[in-house]
Amino acid sequence: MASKNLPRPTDAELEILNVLWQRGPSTVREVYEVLLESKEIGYTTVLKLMQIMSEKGLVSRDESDRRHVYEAERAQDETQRQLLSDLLDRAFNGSPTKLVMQALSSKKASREELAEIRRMLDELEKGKK
Amino acid sequence: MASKNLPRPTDAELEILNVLWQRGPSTVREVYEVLLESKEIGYTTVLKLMQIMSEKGLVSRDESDRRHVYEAERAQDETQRQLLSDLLDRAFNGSPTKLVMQALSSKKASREELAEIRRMLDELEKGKK
DNA sequence: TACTGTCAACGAAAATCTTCGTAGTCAATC
DNA sequence: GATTGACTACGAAGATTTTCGTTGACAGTA
Repeated sequence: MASKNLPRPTDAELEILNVLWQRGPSTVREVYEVLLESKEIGYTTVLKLMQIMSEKGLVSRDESDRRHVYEAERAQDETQRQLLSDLLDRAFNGSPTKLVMQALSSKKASREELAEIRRMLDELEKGKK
Repeated sequence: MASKNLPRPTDAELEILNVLWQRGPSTVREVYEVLLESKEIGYTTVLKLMQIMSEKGLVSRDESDRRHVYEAERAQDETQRQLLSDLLDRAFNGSPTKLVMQALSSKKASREELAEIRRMLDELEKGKK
């Protein structure tokens, strides 16, 4: 079975994961190219980070080709939930309601988005019946 | 006016802020006592952290008494929004809806809590009219 | 075969975060 | 005024995170 207890990715690691989730399995150079568009960073910096992430288990590595291909080990959804759960404990006393309320109040969601959230609420309440 | 760009508190700093928000202005020893209940930590460690937080502007310090009294500089609500906004950018591509949906799906809120969120949605939609 | 470009590995430096030991200050008490 | 206890300041060590320079391996090409 897959080992579960992956560490919380750091800021720099999360930037790399974002690229991997967007592109799918990628080489270091490909990730590097994408990151270059939004920030200044060295190739070896990205390489080192991805090697560390591989050691941590955050990504898996296919070494069959000389250009190693990296892939996120945990899906974006799972990681998002991990980060939220973590933030919940650290800053919201474990109250998901408070978190959701703050998220809703601070950021403006469009009417359609609000409707979508409302549908989700309906689903949840149905599940509680 | 109050300076605004406070840094994102680290994990250890957030633990201290949680105590300050709960207790109100407190001395190092008071914070230390509370933290001791849930984890092993040295007095000087807490002191040093609070000194650093004071330098960063995360807390203010009243030195009139020999026992310096520390107070959170930013309210809990504001900090929560800061952390959420940060997480939003780093892990949710800036989509608050996705964040809220994940928060709702992963953690079970009670029926009353769901109702509360629904009321908040009503408010928001009213505002959009 | 020698040259050139691309790649991963390694090590190390810099920055930040977390921890605490030691020293010095001050106030109350003996 | 000497001792004791509570407090802050200082400095430093260890851990983690972020950065990148250098090296060596390899593959294609002149």
